[in-house]
Amino acid sequence: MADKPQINSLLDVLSQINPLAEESESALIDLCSLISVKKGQDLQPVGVTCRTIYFVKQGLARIYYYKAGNEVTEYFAFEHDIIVRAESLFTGMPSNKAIQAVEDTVFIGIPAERLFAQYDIYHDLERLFRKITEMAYVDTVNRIETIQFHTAEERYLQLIRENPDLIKRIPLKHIASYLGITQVSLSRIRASIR
Amino acid sequence: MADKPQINSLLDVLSQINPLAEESESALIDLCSLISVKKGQDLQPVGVTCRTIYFVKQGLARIYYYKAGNEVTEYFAFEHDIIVRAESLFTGMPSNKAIQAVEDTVFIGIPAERLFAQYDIYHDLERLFRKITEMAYVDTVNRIETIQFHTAEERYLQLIRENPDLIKRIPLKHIASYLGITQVSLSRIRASIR
DNA sequence: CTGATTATTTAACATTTGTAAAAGGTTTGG
DNA sequence: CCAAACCTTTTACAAATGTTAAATAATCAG
Repeated sequence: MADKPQINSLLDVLSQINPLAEESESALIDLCSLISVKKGQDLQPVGVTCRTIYFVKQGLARIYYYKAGNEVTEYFAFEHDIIVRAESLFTGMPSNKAIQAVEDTVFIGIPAERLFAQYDIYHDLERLFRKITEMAYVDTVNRIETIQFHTAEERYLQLIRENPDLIKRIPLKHIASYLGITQVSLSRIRASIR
Repeated sequence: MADKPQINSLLDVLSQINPLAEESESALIDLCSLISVKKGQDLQPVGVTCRTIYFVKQGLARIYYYKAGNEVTEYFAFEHDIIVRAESLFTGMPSNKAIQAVEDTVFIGIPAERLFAQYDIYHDLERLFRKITEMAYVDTVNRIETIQFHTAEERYLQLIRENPDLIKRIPLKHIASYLGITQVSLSRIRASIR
């Protein structure tokens, strides 16, 4: 069994979700590799099919895409979050979205095809990633409710309440597009609640 | 094996997603039951934990909830769609959302706990529902993109393009809240594109 | 068939958000 | 440390959407 102490943070998080048999964990460890990306660099560019499941070991990343020439941020991943372009990974279609390191970031990458192949052998791996997908799905359903039926101000207040350090680590222009508003609009909101 | 020809439409749809061994299919069939709901009636009320996976055999249903006293429609399910309150089913928390028959509707119900228990025995059942969850997740991710970064008019045009008969079968007030706008606003959009 | 109920549209006005441009701030690399 | 690049705020105006109320239109139950 490969000794990779650098991925302990990943194993800790995963074992909380669904415990793995030793052989399954070992098979998973064999698939993992570390990738370091400098602040502002893309881990994965637009136009490529997503074939890797990433985990943020350290740092901060986002998924973004271009809408009429403007960057739109779809998702932020903090330490110990999983980051994946689901609409590409689960369909095999090229993604129009990119993954970028917002700070200097270290990712743990798991090649999806090789992982999926293990599902036939290690049932608990399939179960683990099934549960991860379910959790991500729930988050996304809840996000729709937030986006659609709260005002921009409510969404901003909720964001800084649930994730206070986000505002210190992420440029406001990214937060604005994540909230579905312009940067000007976000500035106005910030001014009005001061 | 129970003979339940009434659920063939479900089995057809599922076998397209992931084929099942005979015993697995048989175990699934044993779990299924038919539920008929009259137009306008709730299949599942607000406040109850979602413990059943439903399939629309015939008719049309929606998920809705109340926001400041107003009904908000979150999802429509047509014939052969699966309908589930994921944020409740996958967390065990009571749902603040209800499932309602928009027309007289016949559902096929699968009790979730009993299904999940079969996953340990029939691996392919877990795989099937893993894939279903992945597909639903992808749909939801794409829906966020639609909601957040298209105008209400673009969303309406997309909706009637992708689902032309929706407009004939669903009251506009439900479509309006599904699009995240007021009924007045939808009326304006409809007037402007005429 | 008909009155009652429900659904949809229209109007007038208020509020929110967007756009474009400019002015301050802050960060960063040399 | 400084200049360039980038980020954030502000301003003025435009466009989109919300709110309330009333007028039509369509549907439903008896």
